[in-house]
Amino acid sequence: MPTRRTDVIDAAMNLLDEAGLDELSTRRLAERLGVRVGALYWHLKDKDELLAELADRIVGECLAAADGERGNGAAAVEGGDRTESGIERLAATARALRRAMLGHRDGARLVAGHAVPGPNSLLLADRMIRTAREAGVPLPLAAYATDTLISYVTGFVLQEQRIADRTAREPEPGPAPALDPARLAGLPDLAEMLADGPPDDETAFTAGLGLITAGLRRTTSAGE
Amino acid sequence: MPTRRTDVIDAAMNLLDEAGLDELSTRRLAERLGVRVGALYWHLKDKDELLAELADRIVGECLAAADGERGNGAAAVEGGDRTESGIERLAATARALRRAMLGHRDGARLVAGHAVPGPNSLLLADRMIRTAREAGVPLPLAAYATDTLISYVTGFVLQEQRIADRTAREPEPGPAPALDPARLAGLPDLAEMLADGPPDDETAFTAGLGLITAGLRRTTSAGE
DNA sequence: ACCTGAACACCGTTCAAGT
DNA sequence: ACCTGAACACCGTTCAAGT
Repeated sequence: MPTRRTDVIDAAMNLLDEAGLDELSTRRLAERLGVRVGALYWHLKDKDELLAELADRIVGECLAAADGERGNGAAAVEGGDRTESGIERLAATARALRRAMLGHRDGARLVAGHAVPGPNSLLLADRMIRTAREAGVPLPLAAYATDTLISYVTGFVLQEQRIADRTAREPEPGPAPALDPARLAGLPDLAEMLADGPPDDETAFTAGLGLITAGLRRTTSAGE
Repeated sequence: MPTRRTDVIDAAMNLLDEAGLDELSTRRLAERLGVRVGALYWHLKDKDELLAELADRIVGECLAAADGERGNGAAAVEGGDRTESGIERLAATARALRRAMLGHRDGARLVAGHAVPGPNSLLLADRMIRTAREAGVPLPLAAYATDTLISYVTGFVLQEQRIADRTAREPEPGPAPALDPARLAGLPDLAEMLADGPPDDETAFTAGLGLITAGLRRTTSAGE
């Protein structure tokens, strides 16, 4: 039976996860589909369109995750401090975006790397702005905060995946390249920080997210 | 006279600014140096090493800019609220990093895109951690805040340069692709935000930076 | 509608050999 | 020390022609 567009994208996603973005070539993809390279161009305008589709799927997984959470009745759905739980919902979306990106090799590079935002990216932005407003953040700021969170998450995961996802080619399972101690000469503060190993990604991400949400609370409820 | 390593890197930086990262090929670079492709490999291990060098130069420009500012005697050097001006110095460094990235085509993509941090990246991190500590932020948080700021700036400029730098090939000087209004159907909050044109990058960046620094102040001086 | 065959214009990298 | 010539193993994309 013939290949459909979604088959091509599915196969591309698998290839991405197995081999990484740098190894995702049209020829390898065609081979995996049992087809010649040229055939791909019947389904796709060009490679960029394919990558944009993959990127938007990843963002879509973040939206789906958020919808899933809505099912589990959280403790305080009604009443209580609406502001607190509202900003917490915004933070939860940011965490979901990170999880979605981490769920695919080079996920952040893929999402960050394409010009036109896909439908899911627009949906995510719209939702986050709405969530912020519901939490009591007025309009221009609600959008800026959304932008800030997305930039932060993207930048963070980009860094997070840089080492792990790109070099995971060779079979040497060495724990981590760490950082040559010799390079820390003359960098006392950085050295002190890295003294007991590199900080945990989870902790660092949570800390940054905490800073942004704290700033948002402070900026919003000026009187308090 | 023979080509030196720095000549190669200089030429690569020029080519980057004129043509963008996607057009920066070893063959084009060799042509520009009046040399055959293979000759480059006497000066460089591979293309990745070249890109890492470019990235670290860009970060270096940010450090130089900060040093320059130190010359201009700021209002309150001594005494006064050390905490306030201290965190402001951290924000100034973040702004300088953005300026340095914006100073080169695809600057953010280049800086974000390479695994091992160069010497200037390490220097920047060390300085920012120290600045935060001098502003009264205790150690683990000082490092997390630095990380947060760098992730934010990178993510932000990546987005900022996505449209402008990559498509600036065709001579159609159309103002901006904007966003197809039809795509905003069902996205009321996003539509409302974009009602009077896309928000200014400068304002958006400042707002995000303000959120992070406000959060840092709030988290640091817990008692106040 | 979906694919092949074959070509085009590119890549990054290596390496013997030249000077 | 620095470079040429030539090759190798790849790319993304196009397009007539087939079924």
